[in-house]
Formats: sequence, structure tokens, C-alpha cells
Amino acid sequence: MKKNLFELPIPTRDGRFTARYSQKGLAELDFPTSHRRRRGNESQISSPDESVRDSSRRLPWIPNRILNWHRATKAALKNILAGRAAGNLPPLDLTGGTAFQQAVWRALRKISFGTTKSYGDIARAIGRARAVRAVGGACGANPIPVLVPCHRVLAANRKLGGFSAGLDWKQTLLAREGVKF
DNA sequence: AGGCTCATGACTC
DNA sequence: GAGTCATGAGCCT
Repeated sequence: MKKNLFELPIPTRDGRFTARYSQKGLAELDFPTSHRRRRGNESQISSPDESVRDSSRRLPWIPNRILNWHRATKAALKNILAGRAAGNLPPLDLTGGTAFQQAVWRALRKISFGTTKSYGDIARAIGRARAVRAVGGACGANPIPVLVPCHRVLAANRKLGGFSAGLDWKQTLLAREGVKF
């Protein structure tokens, strides 16, 4: 099953994020200058021209549905970066992971703004109390950071834990949500 | 507080 | 199968 993703940028004062959409919804979100590891199947990426005024030259056609999703993504991301709850999200396409990873990502989505859970909490929440370390692995494989709030998972000793895009990002996001630790 | 060891489960090669 | 972890608990000093 091939992935054909539409790639659109999100400029913010923290840098330029990149969102990618499948036919089902937002599938990937990259931090500025992030070097996400590529695994498995290579995605076929459509890279439309960034300039809005240049729409006549913009090849591949972007469905209206995806542009609407992208509006929602931009608003949600900017809310979080500004220290507010994300608000409405676009549909998320999280079908790319294993059953275990999807269970973890579903649990992550239940962590509300400004609160945190431990890796062990997540493991218990999905009924795999001893898979704490694997939960860390699934967090690292989260394709939609920030909106699927893997940054709200701390180690049990209330320490920071890890973060694929760099611990500075994790710290920044938590600080803007008012989390102290 | 910090450091060390070890059981652990999913994933990758 | 062995090696790699974004863990956690237990046990030191």
C-alpha cells in the first residue's frame, strides 16, 4: 500500500514546520530542521510550490479537503506554540504504525493540555503494564509530534525522559504549557 | 541526590 | 536471534 502524501509548510516564529497529508488526514508533522529517521517504504511526496500567488504554476493539484485540514493543522500548531490548548484538530491518519504503536498514540491523545503522564502510566493505560520501555519506543515513532502530545510524557521520577526532535523542544513545549518539573 | 544493575517488550537489521 | 532503547524498581553509597 503506497503512501502518496501532500506536503505543505507551516511557517512559525519557531521555524518552518512541515505537514504531510494522506487521503485520510494529517499523517506526519516535522519540526524545523528535524532529521526524522526514514523507515520502511519510501513515501512519494508531492511538493507544491510554496508561493500562494503562484497558484497557476503549482502542479500537483491539492484537493480542497486537504487545504481545509491544513488550516486546522496550522491553527492547532500555532495555538500550542503560543501556550494555548490546540483546539480542533484535523483528522489524523495514524494507520502507519503497528497495533502497539497505535495503542500508545491513542493513549497519548488523551493527555490533556498542561498535564503529563509517565511512560509507565501509558503502559498501564493500554493494558501492557510491563511494556514501559517499549512505550518510549512508540513515542519516538510518533509521526505527528506536538498534536499527538508525546512531549507530555515524562519519566516516572519526574525527569524529562527523551525526545526525538531534541530535549530542548520538549522542554520548550512543556514550559509553554505551564508544566513545572 | 546520584549511580549501578537488571528485567522487560517492541522493533530493527 | 542479537542488539537497541524516550523505563522503572531496587539497592547501594
